[in-house]
Amino acid sequence: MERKEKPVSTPIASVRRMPGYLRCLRAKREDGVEFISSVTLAACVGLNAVVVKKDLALVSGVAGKPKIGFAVKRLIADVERFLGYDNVTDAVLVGAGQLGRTLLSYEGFKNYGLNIVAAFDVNEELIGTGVNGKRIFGVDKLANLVGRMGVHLGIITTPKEAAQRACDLLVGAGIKAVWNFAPAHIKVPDGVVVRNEDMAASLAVLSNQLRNIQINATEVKTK
Amino acid sequence: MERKEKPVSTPIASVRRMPGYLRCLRAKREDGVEFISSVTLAACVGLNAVVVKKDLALVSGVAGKPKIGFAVKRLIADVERFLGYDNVTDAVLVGAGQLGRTLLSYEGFKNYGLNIVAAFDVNEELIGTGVNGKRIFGVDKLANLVGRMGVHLGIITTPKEAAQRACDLLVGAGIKAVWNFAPAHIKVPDGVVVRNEDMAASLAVLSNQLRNIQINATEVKTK
DNA sequence: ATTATATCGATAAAATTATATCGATTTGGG
DNA sequence: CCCAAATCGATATAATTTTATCGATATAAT
Repeated sequence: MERKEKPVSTPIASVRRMPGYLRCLRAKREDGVEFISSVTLAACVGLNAVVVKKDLALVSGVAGKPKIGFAVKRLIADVERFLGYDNVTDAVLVGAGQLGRTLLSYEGFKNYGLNIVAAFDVNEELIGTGVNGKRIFGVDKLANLVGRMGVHLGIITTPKEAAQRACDLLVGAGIKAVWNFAPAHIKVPDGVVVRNEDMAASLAVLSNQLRNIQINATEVKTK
Repeated sequence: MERKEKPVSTPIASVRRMPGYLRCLRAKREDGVEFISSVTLAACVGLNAVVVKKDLALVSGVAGKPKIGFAVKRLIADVERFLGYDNVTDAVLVGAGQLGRTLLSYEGFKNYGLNIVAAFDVNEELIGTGVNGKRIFGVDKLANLVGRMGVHLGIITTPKEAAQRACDLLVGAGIKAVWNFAPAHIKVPDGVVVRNEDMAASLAVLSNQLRNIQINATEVKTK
């Protein structure tokens, strides 16, 4: 029978999980594993097997074989294509403070299809320097470079006070997607997407869960 | 009438949004604003007003006044109490590489009720040094310090190869909550919670949305 | 060749989360 | 004092996401 037709839009939750699958699959490939079942992959990434199966159905044109599973190499290629890693996304970064420089020097992004081509800052002392082979320019150079190189993704690592200004600058230069690490809500016009890397939000969830654990532990003790 | 009784467990999505409300509320307080409506707050954080109302109902014992809204100062206190910011959570950090040192030097955590008390690493060159007044110890000192200080939260900023080892070390020392920045899935025993700060996942969503935008733009053009 | 089993894809059910709508209430202006 | 406007809390509806279950199928063992 035909494979069921794919949903019109990919669930965001599925997209979020893809890099995790990829990490696990790449590790298996390194170990020489040729086939992997959805159950094994689920255990590897710590998820329910049904979720994994559904997600794989989104990316993989080929069906898994019963009793065997999926061909690891083929699956890696499918996930990478699905995530667009086959053609690298260029990005610029605004705010070359400590966090900005940390991202600039992070080598792992190339495994996720991202290439930061340059950074920008207002601090005269930083302008002209570089990190990890990536140069830091004054913000006045941003529009030109972004336009000339056709960059579509911008990363904001400024203090929160400067985040909206940085965003406006990026959008004005033609950026269509913004990855915001500053702890601030930023507004963008239609046709531009924002993703906030909100560490405070993660921390809040974790603290909350920690508190629940501790409350439960206390209740059991006193019971 | 009585306020509706709260749900048995707080929705995770609500917890995630709380720090955003807090940021906005604190900013309003700085500006001397005394009352704020759910509609205004929603606009400030970029969310639907109904979501905001529901979330506020979770934290606030007092009802908002029609036509006026909520008292900002009281609401801040309520959200802070809800998130447990009234008593600071101590944490230790394992892996004092560039990312680890960036977190150590980030002053913003104190606004979110977090205090990193010490860091640990295996690199002899880092041991004995410090960042931002926080000392870096050898990992052999971890269990003792964690036990003695009663720390319950551990932050992992090691390379991915060392993440599971770091986690085991933390859990062995009595840590109950792990905030993992390494790009790896880590396993913990029951009674311990993990939260992965997975930048690759965020990036994947953003890239996906960017691609959708570009596809739509192309379709419109060619239509 | 036959059979037991692991795994698949699909469908159905449940849980979670988001959005829309509505009457009730309080304030501030006429 | 009374009415219009804004906002509240609550309920109902919709969308999304997760989990459970089932028949089908290919492999490996007998």
